[in-house]
Amino acid sequence: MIPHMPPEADTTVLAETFRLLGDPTRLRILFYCLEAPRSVGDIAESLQLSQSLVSHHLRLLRGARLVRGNRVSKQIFYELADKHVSDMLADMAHHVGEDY
Amino acid sequence: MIPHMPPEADTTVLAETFRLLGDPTRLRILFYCLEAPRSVGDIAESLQLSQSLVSHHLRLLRGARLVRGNRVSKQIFYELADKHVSDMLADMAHHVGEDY
DNA sequence: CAAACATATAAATACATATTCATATGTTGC
DNA sequence: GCAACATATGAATATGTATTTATATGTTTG
Repeated sequence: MIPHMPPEADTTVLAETFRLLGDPTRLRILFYCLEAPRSVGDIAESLQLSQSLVSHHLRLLRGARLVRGNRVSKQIFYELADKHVSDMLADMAHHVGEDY
Repeated sequence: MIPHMPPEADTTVLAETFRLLGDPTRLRILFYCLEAPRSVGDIAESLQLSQSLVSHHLRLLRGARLVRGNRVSKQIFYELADKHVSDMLADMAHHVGEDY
């Protein structure tokens, strides 16, 4: 089965997603939230990042529907938006380090 | 089975790959070469890009071992470097447009 | 409602990078 | 070796964006 090239509009959307995954800081945030929902403060402290920086990145990730946040009293816990996203990240994590 | 967070060095490598996939022009080039090996001139003409721009992008993709080129006389035909890369792109192409 | 806490936003800056234009390198046929 | 073709590279520019600093918004508790 020969794969078809997606139309230009779709490649643009896809590239936008890849672009967001293409920043080391954001990727670390995503992997950290992959294991469990994490509050902004937890992310910042655990990954040694400023609260502001984490919030900025989360906004971008939210905008692309890669993560979603649930408020629990004062804190907001972020997790990957859906199984589609988390599966993809998990796959990537598996592939890292494999020979090719 | 709970996925583990890859160490920071690995996320850096992975982010670098995602970053390269995160440019619309590069992504179009990759999808075009996914169907068949393509010469630089073919890519430039088909995707309406300058020869120089295509060459620049191919250099980056080569550097990350996402594509490889085979010279056939004057032309150089580029294809995805391995099944791992092409599978990932094909998967992504499938997922584009799906609900989530 | 005020104070304390958690998160978000705005502006500024520094840095990265996509694209263009010009030129160089490499390959083939005469 | 020279001309024609195909690809690669270098420098310059313009645009994008990650990070910081400072401040604002929202939430709970007394």
